Amino acid sequence: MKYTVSEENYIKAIYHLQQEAERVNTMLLASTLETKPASITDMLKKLKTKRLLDYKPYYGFKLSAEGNRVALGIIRRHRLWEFFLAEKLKFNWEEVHEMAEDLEHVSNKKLIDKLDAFLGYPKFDPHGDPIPDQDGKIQKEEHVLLSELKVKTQGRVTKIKSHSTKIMDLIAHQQINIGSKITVKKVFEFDESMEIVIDGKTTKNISQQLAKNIFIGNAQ
Amino acid sequence: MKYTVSEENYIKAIYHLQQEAERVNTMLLASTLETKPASITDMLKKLKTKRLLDYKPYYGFKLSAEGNRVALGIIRRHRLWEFFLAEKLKFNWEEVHEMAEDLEHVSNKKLIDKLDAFLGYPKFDPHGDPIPDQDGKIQKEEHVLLSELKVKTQGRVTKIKSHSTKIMDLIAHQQINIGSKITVKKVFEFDESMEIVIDGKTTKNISQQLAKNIFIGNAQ
DNA sequence: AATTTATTTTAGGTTTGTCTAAATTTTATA
DNA sequence: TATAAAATTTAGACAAACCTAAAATAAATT
Repeated sequence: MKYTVSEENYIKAIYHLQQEAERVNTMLLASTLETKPASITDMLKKLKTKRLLDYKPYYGFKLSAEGNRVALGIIRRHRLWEFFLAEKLKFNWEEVHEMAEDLEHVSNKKLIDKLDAFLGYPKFDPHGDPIPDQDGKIQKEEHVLLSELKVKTQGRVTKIKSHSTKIMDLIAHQQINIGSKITVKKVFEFDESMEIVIDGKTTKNISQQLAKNIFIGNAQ
Repeated sequence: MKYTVSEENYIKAIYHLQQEAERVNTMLLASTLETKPASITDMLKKLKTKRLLDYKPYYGFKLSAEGNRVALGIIRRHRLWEFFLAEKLKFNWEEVHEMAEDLEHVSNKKLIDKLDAFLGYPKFDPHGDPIPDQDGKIQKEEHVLLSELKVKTQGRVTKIKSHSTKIMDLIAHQQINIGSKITVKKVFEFDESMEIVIDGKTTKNISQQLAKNIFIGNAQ
């Protein structure tokens, strides 16, 4: 089954919101997709008739099993392209997301599977998010927030919580990358800011707010 | 300026038709795009207001200088993706065209220029068609039909005239590829069929009809 | 040159995905 | 629990890109 760009964007948005909150509502979806609630209702009805969504008017909605499957396919495409852009075309990993938003809708299965092979079947994208395989299987991420690490412990950056430009800007400036090895040197009680060493070389001070957006974990 | 997928498909089709015949008409465009003449007229008016087309009702139309520039951008994207699919993802060069039809509409300039660099600034796509550079410049092709080669002369396959599946099927079977070195061993007067050697190894007999669809030239 | 035929355009309709404004239903609050 | 507020849906409209049928124009033929 093929879906329109718009349908795919709705499915993907619902999927992502469901990872945070079990029940997603019209208002929330409208604000993330930057459309009006009336437009959401229209699309919900359409997705329901296509059996991608369990939906009862006024009672809320969530993706059906099939909807989930479709969402994982879109996310697979998105993250494989992100990986390609960062790894092969040498884009900074802050700039790949937007381009992947377009590429993800090119959905020829053979193309995506060959791309996957070409990239060496990567398990995580440049942001540290897991890439679903051909069957939609995702390798579980196990990570803690940098803010929760104790002094003298260390680990690798696997993921950044938010991809907002404000955060990406600061993180790039601090030279923190996915894969960077981070050692916590000190935590200051006053503001919970920390002194860290990146890749055994550079020493930096970062705020608690920032540390709460950096995941340390098992990805690679 | 950004254009819709539909606008781009019209611009591209007009460009290609203009390479063959100086004046393109509504009927011809309708049949190549598999739409109705009335739909063509609608789009012609739209492209005219966007200054991509010189168009006088009933008098015909052709791409403006700007329309040509846009067309070359689309063709550049299409052929770079074709090259990527064949060269990096190892698709047979017969199957890349269709996928490139989707990818060509992803038009982020920085992405395309980085892709170009990644591929090593190729001048010709897997079909032997020239790839416009960033400024829309095309390297001129100089080639002759294999059917016109004399006995004992040789050259490299640079392009296949038609991309119909019937021809592609035969060409693939005969193991003739873009870049193959071909030496003409004999030409039989009876039916103008020829005996050729491919890459100094395999000897094959091919019909005149086939030889008239294979270009030998300067590409590479 | 008049008439037939072919081409092109116009007029008006459809679907997709959006919108605004109004109506309905649910949730929160006094 | 009655009422106010918030969320959701419905109704009706619009632009893009297509369609069919009819009208207008150009080209071909007798």
